[in-house]
Order: sequence, then C-alpha cells, then structure tokens
Amino acid sequence: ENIFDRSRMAPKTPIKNEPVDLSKQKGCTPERNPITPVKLIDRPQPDPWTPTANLKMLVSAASPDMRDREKKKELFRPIENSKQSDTPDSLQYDVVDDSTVDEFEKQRPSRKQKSLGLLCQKFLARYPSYPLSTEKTTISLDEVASILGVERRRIYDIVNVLESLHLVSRVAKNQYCWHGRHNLSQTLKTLQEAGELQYGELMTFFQHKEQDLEYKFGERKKETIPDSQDRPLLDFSEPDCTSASANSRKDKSLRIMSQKFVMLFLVSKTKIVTLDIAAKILIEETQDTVDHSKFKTKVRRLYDIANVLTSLGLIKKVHVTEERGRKPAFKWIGPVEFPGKTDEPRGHSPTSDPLPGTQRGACAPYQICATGKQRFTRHASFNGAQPCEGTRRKVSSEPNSPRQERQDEYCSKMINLAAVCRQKIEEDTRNPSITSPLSLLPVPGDSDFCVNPLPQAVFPVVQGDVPSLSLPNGISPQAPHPSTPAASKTENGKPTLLPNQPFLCFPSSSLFMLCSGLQENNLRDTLPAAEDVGKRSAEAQAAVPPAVCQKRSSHKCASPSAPVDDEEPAAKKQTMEESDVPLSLVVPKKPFESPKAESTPGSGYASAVHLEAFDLDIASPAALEAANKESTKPLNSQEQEKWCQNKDPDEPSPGKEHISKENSNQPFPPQYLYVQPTAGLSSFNFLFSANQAPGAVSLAASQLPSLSVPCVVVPSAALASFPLVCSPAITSPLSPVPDGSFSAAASMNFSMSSLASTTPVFIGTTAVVTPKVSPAPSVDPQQPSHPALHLSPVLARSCGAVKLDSPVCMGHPVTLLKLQQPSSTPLTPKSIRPARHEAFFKTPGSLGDPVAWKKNEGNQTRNASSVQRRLEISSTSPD
DNA sequence: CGATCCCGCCACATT
DNA sequence: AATGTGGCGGGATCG
Repeated sequence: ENIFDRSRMAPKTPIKNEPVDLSKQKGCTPERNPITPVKLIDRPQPDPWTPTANLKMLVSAASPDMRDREKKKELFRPIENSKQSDTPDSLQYDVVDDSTVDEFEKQRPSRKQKSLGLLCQKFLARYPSYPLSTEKTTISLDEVASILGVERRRIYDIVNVLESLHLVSRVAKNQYCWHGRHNLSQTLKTLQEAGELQYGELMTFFQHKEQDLEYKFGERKKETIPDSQDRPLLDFSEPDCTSASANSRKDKSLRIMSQKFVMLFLVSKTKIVTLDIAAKILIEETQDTVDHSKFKTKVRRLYDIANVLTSLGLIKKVHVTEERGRKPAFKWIGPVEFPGKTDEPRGHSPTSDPLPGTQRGACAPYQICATGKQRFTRHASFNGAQPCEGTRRKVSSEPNSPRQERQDEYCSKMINLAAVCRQKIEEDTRNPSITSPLSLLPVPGDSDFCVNPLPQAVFPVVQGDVPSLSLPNGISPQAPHPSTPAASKTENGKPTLLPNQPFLCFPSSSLFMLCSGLQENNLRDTLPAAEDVGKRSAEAQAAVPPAVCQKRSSHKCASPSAPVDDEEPAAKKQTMEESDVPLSLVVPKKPFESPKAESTPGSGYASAVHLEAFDLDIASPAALEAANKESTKPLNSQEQEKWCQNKDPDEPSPGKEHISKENSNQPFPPQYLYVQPTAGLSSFNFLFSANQAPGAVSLAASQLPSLSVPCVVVPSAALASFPLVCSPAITSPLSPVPDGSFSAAASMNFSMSSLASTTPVFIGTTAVVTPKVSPAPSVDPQQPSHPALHLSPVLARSCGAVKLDSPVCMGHPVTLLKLQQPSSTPLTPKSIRPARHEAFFKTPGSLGDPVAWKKNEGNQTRNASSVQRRLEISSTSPD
C-alpha cells in the first residue's frame, strides 16, 4: 500500500527532475530539501550498496518497523522515501554508514546505486527463487516499478531478461507471472543445446584459438551434438508462443539477445565470454564491420543483460587478457551441467511445457533452434511424399511468416559468426602472418546471406525427397562409421553432419556448410585443430567428388572407398540414382522462390559463410544428413573422421601436409556446402566443395532459369565460386552454363567438384596454395576482382571469418562485385544477388560509410599482405 | 580515456 | 488515441 502512495507522491519525477548537478555540488549539504532534489534525493538510495541492503529494503517495506531502522540506513529509500519524505534520511545515511569513507559515496546516489544490477537484485528479492508450484505469483509492473522507485522502463529491462530464462512470463498487459528458478536448468539446457547448434563451432573455434587449443572441433561437436539433436530447440517461445503471430514485433531483441548471450556461455568451453565477441556474434544483420555504432549499442545492451544475469548469479564479470590487452568479459558461474534432462519433460513431447503459455516449441521466437528442423527431417521421411510439405509445416508448427524472421536470425547469426571468426582469424593472422586467404575472398553481400527463409516457408517441402534420402541413410548402415550413425541419429540434419567437421549450420536446414579444413588451414596456425582439417581437406578433396555424388546416391556410396577412386563412375551412378532427383527438378517453384532467397541469401551467405544458399528446402534435413554423411563418409568418412578425431592439435600438420601436397592443387578440400533438397529438389543435395570455382555458381543461376531446377545454388556472382552439384539430370543443362570449363565439370558431377576445386578459384585455398600467381586463370569473372588486393575490407573480413573455413570463398573485392553486378546483373539470379549485395552494402552504410571503409581498407591491405604470406606459407609449408 | 550503463526519447504494438 | 513495450543511443559516471 505504501508503495502506491509513495510512488505517486514522490516517485518518479522527483528523481529525474532533480538536476543532478546541483545535487552533487550540494552534495555537501545534502539533504534537505528537495528543492532541487537532484542528487540529494538520490542519496537516500545510496545506501543500498550492499545486496543485503536491498533485501532489507524489501523486508522493510514489508514491515514498518524494519523500515524505520533501515531508513536510517537509508536502504529502502526509494520506496520509502516517498513516504517518509526525504527529510531525515539524508542525514542519517551518512551517519549510519559503517564505513566512514563511504559517506560521500553513499550520499551521492552514485550511479551504482541505481544500477540495473542492483535494481534487479531488489526485484529478485521480492520473489522466491523456488516458489511453490501452487502459488502463482503475479507481478505488476507498475507496482514493482513504484516499489522499487524506478521507471517502468527499467523494469522492462529486467523482466525481459528474466523472461528469456523463463523465470517469469508475461501473462497480460502489465502483468507478469513469476515462475522462479524451477525451470531454469531446463531452460539452460535447452539453450545449451540450441547454442551448440548455433554457436558450438564458433565458440569452440574461438576458444581454441584464444585459449586452449586442446579442444577439437570434432570432438566438441560430437559431445554436444548428440544430445542436442533430439531435443526441441529452445522453446523459448515463452510467452510469445501463445501468439505465434506475435513474433512479429521486433522480436524483442533484448530477450533474444539474452538467450543468445547465455547460449554463448553454455557452449563456451571456458565459460568465459568477452563482451566484444558476444557483441559481434550477436549482432545480427549487419556485419560487424559495418557500424561501429551498432556494435556499441549491442554492447550496451549486453551490459544490461549482463547486469541482470549477474544479479541472478549466473555470471560474473571478469577480465580476460588477450594479445591486445585486457578485455571485459563475463564468466558463467551458474550451473553447467543440467541434470534434469530437459528432454524428458519436454524433449520428446514438445507439447509438454513447463511454462504455461510459452512453450510450444514452435512458437518460440527462438526458432533458431529450429525446432522444426529436426522434426522435419524425420517427418519428412515419413511423409515421403509431397504432402510432406504440409505436414512439415505443421510440424514445424509455424504457420506464419515468423519463420522468416527466424531464418533471418539464423542468417544474422551466421553472419555474425562469420564475422567473428573473421576477426579472430585476422587477429590470429596478425601474429603470424597468417592471413587467411579467405579473407581475400570477401563476400560483401554475404552478410545478408540470409537464410532463405522463404524457401522453407514457401516450399512445400520436399519431404518426399527426404525420404528417399533417408532411405539411403538408413541403408547407409553400410557405413559403419560411428560418426555416421551419430549423425543419422541426430535428427537434425545439421548436427549429424557435423560430427567431425566444423560446420556451419543454417537454421534453415537447407544449407549446411561443412568446413573441412579451411578454417583450420587458415587458422591452423592459431588453431589447434587446423591440422586435422588440413588432412581432411586433402582427403576431402579426394572424397569430395564422390561425396557429391553420393549424397543422394549414398547407396552407392555405400562403398565409399571405391567412389573416390571412381569418381566418374560414381558420378554417373549418382546421376543415375539421382535421376530420382531430377524429379525434383521438376519443381519449378523453387526456382522462383529460391532464386530470391538464394539470391539474396545466397549472396549473403556466401559472403558470410561462403555458403551458397540454395533454397532447397529446409524441410528435409534428413536428406542433408544423409547426404552429408554419405558424401563425406563414403569417400572420406572414415578418413575424415579419423582426421577429425585424430587430428591432434599437436601434429595436425603431418597429415595435412601430405594431403596438401598431394592435393596441392586443391588445397581447399574440405569444405562442402550442403544444400538440403527441397521438396521438389529434395532429391538433390548439393554439395559444394569449397574449392569450387566461382563460375559454376554463376552458371547455376543462369541455368536455373532454364531448368527451373531446384538447384538453387546461386552463388552470388561475386561469390560465385561455389561449385554446385547438380543432380545429374540437371547437369546437362547446367553444365554448359557457367564457365565453360567449370561448368562442365560441375554439371557432371561431383567429380567435377574436384576439378572445380582444382580449378583455381582464385580465392580459394588454391589461391593460397598457388599464391596469387595464377589464381585468376580459373575464373574469369573473378579475376577482375583480384581479390586479394582489393577485397573490400569488409568482405574480406567477413570472408575471412567465414571463409576461414572454406577456402572456397571467393574473394571478390567489393569493387568486383559491383562490376559484376552491372554486367551480370540481368537475368540470372546472380544478377540479383549482386544487386542486393550492393544494396546491402550500402545499407549498412559500409560502403557509404567512410569510416567503415577506411577500416576495411586498412584491413584489406593488411589482409592481403597477410594473405599472401599465408599463401606462401601454406604453399610452402603445409604445416 | 575507455569502460559502463543510466536515462528517457520515441517508435511501434496493443488496447 | 491512449497506453504498453521496448529499441536505442546520448552522454554521464566510473575506474
């Protein structure tokens, strides 16, 4: 009751009104009046410093007696003061203080006193951590705000974060329901899983570099992945779920950010996350590079979140010292292991929700996790047929557009990750001279590369395809490899793939990137794991072609080893097999949509990830998995696994070296892009070797039209470089397309992929390998760019980051892109992309922004040089 | 001076 | 239109 009164009386305004300045000055003579209450007013609060104080306040609020005492102390001041009227307090506080020194401080309301963290503590003190299930505690924002003596806005900050962890949920306007920490572990678990999917690699990656190299990517993934797969993603849905549509809003970035932030901790091996990295990763859309301001804003938000999380006792502030110096960071001090299996409760049955309204997996804003994916895959298999689409969606539960958003998020994430990686790489590079060649490849637009949300939504899905795929998978038993199974097991297509390799997952299940060694190579220096990669890559190269084929033909692949050798044959077979796929080709729809999606996304992705997005449908994750497995396994599977596993950080090089040497031509090896088949397309899986030539991609675009094939692959012109694997059927048409040479290869099969890889993607590893010398030859289009030199910084970075993985990347300098755009523009999807890219760039202001550019440029140069070095190094010394 | 982050404007959403 | 929400970033404070 008091509260209300007081609140009204004094509450808000007073504080604000008061000019701070005066107060300070006055500080000396505090108190009294409130004329210019300013700081003085604050004073009252001051005392709260101690956490306990806050509690006391609360208590005091409860009991008048306490209050008086406290009052002296001034703890409660906010609320109370209103009532008490400031008078006395001021005086007392000083007196009261224990520490003499503090008086001043106490007096002035210092900012700390008003900190969000403190406020949050007060807030939390009001509610039991583990409320009885029976009692439902409702929270009135107005009430709380007045009680705590703050504006409502601040309460939102707190509640939003709490909501992200499901400690509270919104029940109605101005009303929240307090759940306490009962579900916290589950929530964290869910987040962890989701985080693994989304950020696992990155984090691992980083950490490796930075901290311990011990880690292995492969291992790491394996660990996490397994579990995560089955589970539904996060359901963060929380509240929103209720209104699936609701997502629309901006999506409460604070909430999402909070979840993402927590995820980073959970997937972090060290449990320490630096603010800057978190910000980079969390920045969506824009690539890091673009705005500095954006970054700043993100950091601010992170501080807000961190304050709340700190109050919850989940993290604590620490500093990490890196090469550059000491950086602010936070360490997770909350639970790491989540005993309760979340699964049980929710996992299998999505329906069960702990939280009342929120859960529904589908809804969750978080979609990221893509709850849908996993399920889809499976479902898809079931469906088998077209209907799938419908089903699938249902399954996904997302009726609406929301997905797109999700996808976007993913995209953004990916981008961010890429950026982060990039940066890391860059940094690393510095040290040694390791610039990653990748960096060269910039893909400007990539950032956008958003997911192809549309595709998913749009496409009906392909489940039919999936099934087919799945079948193979099922069959796949042939591949005894453990890894495979694991993958298969995991529902998520993505995860499965991952086992050994580092990969990037797209939310949309449609694309997967497998990075074999790229990163490693690049990073290698820095990274521990790199070595593996190298090996892998080498092998991968070999394997790749087959893999490509296999994807669908996994059956064939079954005899993995063979395929490798017989690439061609395999390819044929594949094609044969794929014939099925062709069907998918039929599907025209995709093309349409996909183009868009692709175009945009693709470009974006490409840039970021290098992926090409294809819009295949996301729906069929299984297919992907299968494909992936197959692809990799058949040829490489074992090897790869070995690599992955084997790779010991210590001596990765050996293997690699060999490989590299062997494959010198195709240094890149390992990366693959996976595209899940969409419904129609589903049958096709695309694997792109990172190496591929750009031309292929472009071709694809052109092709597409004609074919209307599902293959969406459209690499952005700039990006171009990706080779696409086309289903055989498609191939014919395609083959011609792109670059003559490449295209042919591409069109044919994967085998070509190998070719492609060999081909100089100028940017690709090859580039690295063969130092600049003649990267160009391979691709005309690209040549112009001469990426290395000109790469737009941004791109380069992004590429680097992303690319690190894939040598594939094409580095196109920004300039190039532009050029291409005009030229290529026209019809092909490519053209589209380019355009977008530009737009993209511009938007971010990157281009426009002088500052950004400058930065970029600087980087570029740097990169270039480093790259060169790198190339040399790589070429010379594989190690 | 960089790290923090309070404060509150203001846009968008909901009622 | 009013009110609820919450993005966002200026600029104050802290260290």
